Amino acid sequence: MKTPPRGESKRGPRPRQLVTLRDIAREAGVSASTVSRIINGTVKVSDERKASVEAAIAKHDFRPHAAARGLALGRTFTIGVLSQAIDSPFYAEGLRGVERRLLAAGYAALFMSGNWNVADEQRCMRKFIDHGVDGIIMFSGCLPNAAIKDFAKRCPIVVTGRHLPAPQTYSLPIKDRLGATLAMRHLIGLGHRRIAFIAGSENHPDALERLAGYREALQEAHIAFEPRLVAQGDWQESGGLIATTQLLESGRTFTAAFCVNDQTAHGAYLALFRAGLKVPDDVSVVGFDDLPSSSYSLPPLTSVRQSVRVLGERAAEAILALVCGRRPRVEPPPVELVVRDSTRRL
Amino acid sequence: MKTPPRGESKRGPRPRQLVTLRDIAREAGVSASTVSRIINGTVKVSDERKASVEAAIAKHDFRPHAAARGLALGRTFTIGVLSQAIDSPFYAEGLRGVERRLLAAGYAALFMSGNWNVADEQRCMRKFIDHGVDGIIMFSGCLPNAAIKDFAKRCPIVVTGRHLPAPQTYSLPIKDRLGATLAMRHLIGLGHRRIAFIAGSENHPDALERLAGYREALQEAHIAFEPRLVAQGDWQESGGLIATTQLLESGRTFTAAFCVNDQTAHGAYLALFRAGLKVPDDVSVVGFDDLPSSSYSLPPLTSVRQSVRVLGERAAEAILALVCGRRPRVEPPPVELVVRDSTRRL
DNA sequence: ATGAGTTCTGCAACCGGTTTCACAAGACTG
DNA sequence: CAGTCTTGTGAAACCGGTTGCAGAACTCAT
Repeated sequence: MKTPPRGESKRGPRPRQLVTLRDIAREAGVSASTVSRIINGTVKVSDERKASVEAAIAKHDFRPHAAARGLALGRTFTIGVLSQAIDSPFYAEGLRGVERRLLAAGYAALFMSGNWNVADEQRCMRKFIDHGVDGIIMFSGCLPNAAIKDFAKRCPIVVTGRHLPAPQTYSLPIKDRLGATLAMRHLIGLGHRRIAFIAGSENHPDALERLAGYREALQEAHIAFEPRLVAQGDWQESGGLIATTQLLESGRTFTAAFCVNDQTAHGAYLALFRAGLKVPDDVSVVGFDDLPSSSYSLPPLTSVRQSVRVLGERAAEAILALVCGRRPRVEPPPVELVVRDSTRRL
Repeated sequence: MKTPPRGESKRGPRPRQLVTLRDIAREAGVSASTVSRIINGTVKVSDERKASVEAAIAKHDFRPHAAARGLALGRTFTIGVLSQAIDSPFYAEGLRGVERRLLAAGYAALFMSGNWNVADEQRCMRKFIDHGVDGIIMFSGCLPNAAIKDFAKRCPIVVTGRHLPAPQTYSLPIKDRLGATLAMRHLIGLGHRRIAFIAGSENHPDALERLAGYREALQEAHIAFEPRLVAQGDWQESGGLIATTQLLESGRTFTAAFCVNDQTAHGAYLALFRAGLKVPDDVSVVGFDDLPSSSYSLPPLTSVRQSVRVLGERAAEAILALVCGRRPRVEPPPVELVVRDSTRRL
């Protein structure tokens, strides 16, 4: 008598599911457990009941309540995906790959952008945890490894663009250095010796690795490294434009430019265009990432390709494996040079 | 005696939350209700208890279980966002806008791609419902209005690019026709009379509206509409390339081309480039959408701008209003022409 | 016909927060 | 100083699926 029998008290303003599993059970004249078993196919149920339950489900277009199921199952079938900016063509392609694989496996993706800064990334990661994702995919961010390991205690994490051995974690490194040497060997093979490098943002690991590849290839060909042929960009078109413009205005001469990524190359294109220089007649240009738009730039851009889409697909496969307690067995996609019309023999 | 007292039976392999609200309650020497009230700030709690509870929360870095809370609250703080392709530069910008506003309001976004086909869109919508989203934002898809109204019975929907008055629904139309006439008046004002139109995919409502605007502007200037100056594209670079190439090869002459969107214009650029024609010296080109990359094309592209990013932000505001039971009060962003270097006086 | 071995099925106990309600204790009235 | 009005708090009933366990029903040998 301490509490009145439930049902008497007035309902709060809380939204409720129209039709519940128990409603279906009542209508079909079976127990709730049976309905659940039919929906999930966990154990065999007599054809007769199955039919009547399925009829009731169809009649009301019943869909199990996601949160309730998530609570009971302990999983939400949701994966958090952290990129730096959802509207960056580079990450967008990766997200696309992730989306495809996850969807096929019945998972949905929660996308958030880290905006190239630690605080935002941290915030996104907490949000993911708070939303109860089953796993997280990180596209190479700037979060320190220690922080990642810490998050990995709460849910499995796949990270691209770095090597991070830790429990509940899997990494898919990007072959920056190899890609950069491919690009450089191509230019050097065409007879270029004064090759500018339009760099990415300072201290960014991928940017540094690509610079290292640039230097490695120079050394390999016995060409002296000239620091003044390296200009600082920011991975974006604007950075490539400014860096290349400054390089040109400073009077430095070069016959080719290797850009840290395609967006930078597009900026460089505009700088050269404004200076009245033609690609590839006056300057050869090579990019990195092979964005879809690069085959439509004028002229179509020669670029290093390590398919980000495939990288995304592999990352998705890896996280699905981790979520299911299996050890992932996937490799980062291969690196190759796609030669188009922006490079020519000197 | 029918069932053994709980706790005896062995635990299943089901994953469990490390620390629950009741653990915190026990540790702080209060009841679960009190902890919940402190976390949500729903009612005042004595400072003393508050402190000890907060200490316990901090000690274990406790985070409430999302599914449990979602079940009790009846909301998941998740919004489904349907676009056609997450890696399309057009939609990506919209998604970015959505993401910003939602994040600020404590919501997360579930993104899915409809791939320009009804079946996939339908599938995505069902997935959203199954995941228990609190609302859905649709970027102009091909789902029939009736289907949308049907989904709107289950959760509020904001749709861009169409006009759809229905309960639990809000629409943000895109001013296709107005934008198209702006572009055309600009070209006509520069003295162009033979203006090609590189269209979008057949039957697409936005494509048709833009075509209508093209015709309207011609009529306004007393220029006869010539069907053979209209070529069918597909909203993508490839379609623009093919359509423009065919137009050129068929010997049709034109001094300007209005493209249904910027991606199509980029394809047209390449076709003109290959044909040895220069923009804008030989042909003036105008696009639609003003993608970020269009200011870096060669030459920078004149385009109609109705900020998709802002459209996304407004859509997010609208869905938040609907979710909270308020009537949205937002307008689609304004349309304007951004003149760059791809058009010139005849 | 009887006992053992299979299926199926339902009850009730979870999953982990939120919230109603009752009640105790303290703050005000008159 | 009794009587009403706050306040703060905990017990227990939700939210809506899932699942371990026990027992019913139905097989098949013996």
